[in-house]
Amino acid sequence: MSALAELPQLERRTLADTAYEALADLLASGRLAPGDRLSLRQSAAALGVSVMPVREAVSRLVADGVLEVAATRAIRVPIMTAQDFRALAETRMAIEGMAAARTAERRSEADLAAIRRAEAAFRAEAESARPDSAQAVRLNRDLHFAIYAACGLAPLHEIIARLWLKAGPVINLDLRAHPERLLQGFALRRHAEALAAIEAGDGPAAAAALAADIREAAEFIMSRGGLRDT
Amino acid sequence: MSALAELPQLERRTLADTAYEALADLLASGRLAPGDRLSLRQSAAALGVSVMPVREAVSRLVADGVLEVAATRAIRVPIMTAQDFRALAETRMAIEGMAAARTAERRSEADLAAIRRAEAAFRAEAESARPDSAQAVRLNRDLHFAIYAACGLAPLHEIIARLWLKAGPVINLDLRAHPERLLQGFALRRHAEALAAIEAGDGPAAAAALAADIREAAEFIMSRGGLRDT
DNA sequence: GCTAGTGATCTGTGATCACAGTTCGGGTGC
DNA sequence: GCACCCGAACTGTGATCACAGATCACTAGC
Repeated sequence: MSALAELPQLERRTLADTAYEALADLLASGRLAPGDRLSLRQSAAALGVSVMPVREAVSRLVADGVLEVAATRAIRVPIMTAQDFRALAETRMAIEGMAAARTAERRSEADLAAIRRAEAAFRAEAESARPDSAQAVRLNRDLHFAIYAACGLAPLHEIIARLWLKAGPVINLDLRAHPERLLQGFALRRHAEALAAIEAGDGPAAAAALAADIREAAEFIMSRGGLRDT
Repeated sequence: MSALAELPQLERRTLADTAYEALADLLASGRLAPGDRLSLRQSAAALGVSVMPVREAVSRLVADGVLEVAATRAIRVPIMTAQDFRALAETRMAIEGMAAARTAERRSEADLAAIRRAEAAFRAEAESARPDSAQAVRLNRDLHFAIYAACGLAPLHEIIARLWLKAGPVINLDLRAHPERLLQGFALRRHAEALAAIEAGDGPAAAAALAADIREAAEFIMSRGGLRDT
């Protein structure tokens, strides 16, 4: 009988869960841009299910503020104002910086190894002859979350995941349109600083590196002027 | 025609929104305790609607981690382990402390007046001859959120609201069972410290006061031993 | 007396239908 | 030629039905 105890709990995945992930991926990767509309029936048809699971997925995304239902009942990706985006960036700097500081102060050797691998993977892609921007976005995300996962606070990790979902459409839409920012590699410097701080166990330095990384990316996007003012 | 522009956008409230608020209130006030099960059909009947709106509300609460669907497909309030609760309290100390520090550093006079009023209201209730614990819980919440609302970052405010929803069942269930903690009034001291720090514009002191308030409440509950270990 | 099984009743999940309100294109009136 | 209007096709929201699986009280079997 003890052999049965070793069977893994097989995960129960509802169609709504799958639909949520599909839509979240569309948003996080910037393929759904701010202002784009989303139809329940069309999405359901594309996913090959009825509207019910899509409806549930969308209602979660609306609760997260990643989608919104307009006054006309149309579902769309919210159009962030410059002020909204700035507040989101400041919140991310504070929270993600805090998570990085905690990681620096209590990371295990295994954590450190995972972070080193992620940093190397991103660097390799960014410095390659022909970097794939979609792949670079993924690797950048992997590196950031390798750091956050090691902070030791699961609720904090979840909060950051939600913040990324919210910022995703704006950031990655911009990146798809202007991939040259990656090539200039000024994320690379901040990543190296963060890694060094985490290796040294220097919390404040790790927080500063992450905050700088986020601030610079946000300033770059805002200087582009693609965000409305009011 | 310009007079029409001053009409307030009347909010579109779906039944699902109403159901969400009703359930959230049940959870935040501790009337739904960890481990309690929730039936969609029974809830729908109690609210006088079909299962659809309840379903949507529950799916949002599940996404927030405030409810969970067990492996047997039963919906229930998650049973937090002592470790879970400690991690949640630590996250709250960090994030709510940060919000309080921002408030101290940039609060307007109007913010300060609102916080003073909320502090006085809570104090009056806690020091009254026969304090009403439900009312005290509400006033405590009002005071905390008066502080967080003045931090200037809307996303941070939303994050804290979600954290309170998650902690609500544990904290308020305990408070309903043992209201004497309120009477000892050691929240009062922390509140006074926070108010003084915000008046003085001292960010670190405000963060410390809030963190101490949260830590002491959490330690009190954990010392009670009502939480499972693993 | 206690266990194993069995059927009625509950559960959440998904599909389908109904409805009010919105959008949009194609005409008709001027 | 242009503004208006009307209707078809769409939108999200809510109710209802269908279904597989879980629960639980109860009984048959040893």
